[in-house]
Amino acid sequence: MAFSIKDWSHLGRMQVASDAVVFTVLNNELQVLLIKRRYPPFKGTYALPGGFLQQHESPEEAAIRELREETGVQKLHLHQLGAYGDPKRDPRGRVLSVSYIALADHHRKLHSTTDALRADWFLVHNLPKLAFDHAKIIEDALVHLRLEIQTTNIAYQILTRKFTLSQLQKLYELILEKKLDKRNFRKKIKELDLLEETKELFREGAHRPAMLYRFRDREYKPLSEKIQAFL
Amino acid sequence: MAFSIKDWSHLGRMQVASDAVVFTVLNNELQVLLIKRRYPPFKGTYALPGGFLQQHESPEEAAIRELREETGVQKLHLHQLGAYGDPKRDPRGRVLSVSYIALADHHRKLHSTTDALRADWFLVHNLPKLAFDHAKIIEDALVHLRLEIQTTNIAYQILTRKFTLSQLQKLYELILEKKLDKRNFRKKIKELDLLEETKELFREGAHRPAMLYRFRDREYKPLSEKIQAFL
DNA sequence: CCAAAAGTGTTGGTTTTACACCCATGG
DNA sequence: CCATGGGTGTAAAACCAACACTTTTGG
Repeated sequence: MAFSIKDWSHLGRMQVASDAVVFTVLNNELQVLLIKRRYPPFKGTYALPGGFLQQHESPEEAAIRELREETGVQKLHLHQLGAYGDPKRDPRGRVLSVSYIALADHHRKLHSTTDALRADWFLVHNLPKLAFDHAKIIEDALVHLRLEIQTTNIAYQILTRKFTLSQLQKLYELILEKKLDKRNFRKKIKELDLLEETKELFREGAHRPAMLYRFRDREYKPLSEKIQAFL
Repeated sequence: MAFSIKDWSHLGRMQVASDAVVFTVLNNELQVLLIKRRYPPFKGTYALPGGFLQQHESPEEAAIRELREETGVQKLHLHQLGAYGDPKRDPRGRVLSVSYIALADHHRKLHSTTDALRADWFLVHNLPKLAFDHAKIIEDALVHLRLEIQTTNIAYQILTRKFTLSQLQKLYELILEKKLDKRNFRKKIKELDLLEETKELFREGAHRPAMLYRFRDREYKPLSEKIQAFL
């Protein structure tokens, strides 16, 4: 073969990492999962969970592994957001990051580990100072998320298995950052035919109990043709 | 600094490349720009223009440079499509590709160069066998393009500076792969307020001449709020 | 005068929005 | 019995889809 490893020597040394932007709803707020870095660069600063690819890993596999290692969170569905390749984004040298988005329900237990001092949820609109270009990545992830929530059924990934329509509506309102009309919301959701009633009721507080629903399918699907579910 | 270059040695060697999917309309068909590879791997096979990043280049800069070097095409606006990082996608070893989409008007002159035997336009729906995972990349690019043409003003990048409404409609029909109603199309386009009349007429053939239009702004913009311009 | 593409409005159906009251519960 | 969130329908407005004929030209 005319090309071999050594022919690449004139090219810049480069490493590839994966990062994950994991959103949840906790305390009625949209939150994002961050770790406090144990090692330089940016030691002590918060950052997205992520790290370098190992020899035989795809970027997605690396993101899944790093998530598990650094935060204990696993079994999430990741969607690629894009590649971040500015030559100056990492002070160590050339590191390109492939970033992913995921949604988690807030019952996920977080644990700290070797690479991270701690893993915690942060309010999307009140983030600490972040390492690298991670603030920009989260910003992009939010835009992406707003599109996805309206064109796919990803909401199932963030809610518990059974939920009330009010909880679902609240999720949409948090992500879209706008109030939705209760009756119109319910009409639309029911037309989409994604949900089914459980026959159970959810009781809490001094008011009428709410019907619990579940997603018919707990796997990623685009919503059929109807591009815009809510505006 | 606790981490330095040498600490990366346990990680897989990896190289990063950029590829560009350039679309145009030529002979009333949607076409893609491909090069015939001069060197292995896949010597003699068609592939997307692209190549390895140099030391201080961002992936976008590399894509622009490779496009110019391999095809002579320049001054295009690129939009990132995503990263392709399957460990097996390149027989030489680990090569991650960051892929970009661009539109070109068909007057661009193509020239062949050192790395490529030739650069040519190919019908999107009649492509030759392609190197690497480039067939998949083009497929993804088409989906992306269909979304972009409906939510942004990128059409300006593919048409000549002045054009008729019929030419514009044809462009949408080719990308969306469906016929559009002439009157509805014109109504919508005029509402979007992206175009202005030149006072010139375009004459060709034995029929009434058409008014020539131009885009008010020749820079990338999302269409305001109205997510779906055509269905 | 013929063929060919340019140009132009209206209507019916569908979708979206705005809006207000009764219900069931716990305390 | 009261405060709280759950649950429900309708009417007006906006939007979308379907549709046909006249105009201008070159040959």
